[in-house]
Amino acid sequence: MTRILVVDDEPQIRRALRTSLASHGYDVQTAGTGEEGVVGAAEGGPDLIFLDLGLPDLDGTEVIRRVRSFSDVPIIVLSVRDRQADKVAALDAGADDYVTKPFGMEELLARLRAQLRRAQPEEAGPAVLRFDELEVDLARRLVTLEGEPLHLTKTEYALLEALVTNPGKLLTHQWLLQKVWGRGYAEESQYLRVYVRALRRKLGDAASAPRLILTEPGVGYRWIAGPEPGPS
Amino acid sequence: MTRILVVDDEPQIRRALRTSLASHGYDVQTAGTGEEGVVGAAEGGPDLIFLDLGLPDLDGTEVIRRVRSFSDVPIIVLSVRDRQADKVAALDAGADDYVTKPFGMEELLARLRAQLRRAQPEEAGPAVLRFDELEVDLARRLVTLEGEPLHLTKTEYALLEALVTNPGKLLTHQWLLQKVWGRGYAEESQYLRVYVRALRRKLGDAASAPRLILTEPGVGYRWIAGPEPGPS
DNA sequence: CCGGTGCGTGAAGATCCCGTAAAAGTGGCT
DNA sequence: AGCCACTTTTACGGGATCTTCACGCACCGG
Repeated sequence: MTRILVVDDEPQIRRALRTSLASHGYDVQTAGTGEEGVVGAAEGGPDLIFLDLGLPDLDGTEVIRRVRSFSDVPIIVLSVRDRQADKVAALDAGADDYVTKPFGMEELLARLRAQLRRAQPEEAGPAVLRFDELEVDLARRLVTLEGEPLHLTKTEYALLEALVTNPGKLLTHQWLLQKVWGRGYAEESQYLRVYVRALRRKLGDAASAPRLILTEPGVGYRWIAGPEPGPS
Repeated sequence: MTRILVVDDEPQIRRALRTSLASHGYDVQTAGTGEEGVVGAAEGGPDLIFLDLGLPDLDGTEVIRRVRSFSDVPIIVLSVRDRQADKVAALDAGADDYVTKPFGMEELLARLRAQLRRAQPEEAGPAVLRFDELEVDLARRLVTLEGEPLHLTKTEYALLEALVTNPGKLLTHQWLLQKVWGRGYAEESQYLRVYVRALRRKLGDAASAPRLILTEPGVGYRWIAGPEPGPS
C-alpha cells in the first residue's frame, strides 16, 4: 500500500489529512516536528511526504534539505505563506510542489496522484551509512565511531555529509566549498584545509596514510571507503 | 540547452514568457493552438511544456492526453480557472503542475526547475571507459590499472581525459596544449613530451611499442585502444 | 656523410599547495 | 559583561607538482 507521511504541528490538520487520505486507500503516518519528520522519512520509507512549513523546531527548507540528503521521495509543501520567496526557497531546496493553505482536498489528492505517477521508480538509499567502525545517520545527523557518539560542529557535519554521500567520487574544492559554505566561497580553499583537518582528527584518519579522506593535490578530496573496498 | 515549449493563444503571454525564459538561458519555442502544441511537442522534443488551458481549438485536458500518448515530458498548466474540478481534471489527465494566472515569474521559474530536476535522470551515460586492464571513470575522475587505483596529477589526468575522449583521432600538439593548459601555451610542446612520458610510464606504455598513446611525428598524438581499434 | 630537427628521457630548480597550529573574530548564553 | 563554542584568519614548514634545462637518439634531406 502507498505510504504517506504527514508532517504538521497542528493535530487538527494531521487528523483531517489522515482521515481523508486513509479513506482513499493510503497508509498514513504522521509526525509533529521537523526532527520526527526527518526520522520518519528515513525509517518509514514513505512514498510521499506532506510537509507543513511552519514547524516549531526546524525551518521548513531545512527539513527538505535533510530529507533530500538520503531520499528522493516526493515532497509536497503545505503552507499558509503565500509569498513567492517562500515558494522559491522551498522548491529550490528540493520540494516538488507547494500548496497554499487553505487548500481543497480534491486538488490535494490530484496533486498527490500527479507526484506519485512521476516518482514511480522508487529508490530509497539507506539513511545510515557504515564505514568500518564509523556510522553516519543522515536522518538524525548522528555520527558514531566505534559505537561512541562523535560530536561534530555544523560545518564539520556538512562537509562529512557531502563526502559520504558521494563515495569514490573526486569532489573539487569549488564543489565542496559551494556545497558546504554556499555560493561566493569558491576561493576560500583554506577553509577546506582547516575543516578536513578537523574531520580527520576526529575520525581518526591521517593525511599521510588516508583510510577515509584522500587528498587529490590541486583538485580536491575523495571519500575512499564503503561497500566496495577492493581487497588487497 | 534546455528546450521549453510554450502553448498559449495570447501573443502577449507568449512574448512575456519567451523573454523571461530566454533570459534565464532556456531555448523557447511557442505554439498558438492546441494542434500546433501537440505537433510541436512531438517534433521539437521539448524538455518541458507550459500549457494554457484556454485554447480556442482543443480542450486543455485533450491536449494533455494527446501529448501523453507519445511523451512523458513534464507539463505545467497555466490557467485562469481556479476551480478545483479544473485542476483535478488537468492533473489526472497527465499534467505535472497547475499554476493559476496571474502568476509570479519567480515562482514559475522555481516550479520549472523542480519539474526539470525530477525529469533529469534520463541521461546516464556510461561514464566509465575500458581499455584492456585500464579503466577511466570520467564521473568519479578515477583511473584504475589492473584493478588498482592509479594516482594521476591534475595535469596528467587532464591530458589522459583529452586522449581517451577522442579515441582514434589525431590530436595535434596545438589542440592538446590548448585543451590541457589553456590558451597561450600553443608553443610549449616540451610540456607535452614531459607529460606524455609521465602518462606512458604510469600506464605501462612504451613509446617504442605503443599500445595506448601513439606518436605522430611532427603533428601530435593519437589514442589507440578501445572498442574501435582502427586497422593498420 | 653530416648537420638539423623533433622526440624521449632524466633530473634539478622554482612554485604552488597542503597540513598543521594557533591567534583573532563572532555570536549565543548565563 | 564574561564565558564558551565555533568560525575565520594568519603564519609557516614540507612536500608534491610544475617548469625548465640538458642530453642522447632517430630520422631526413642535402
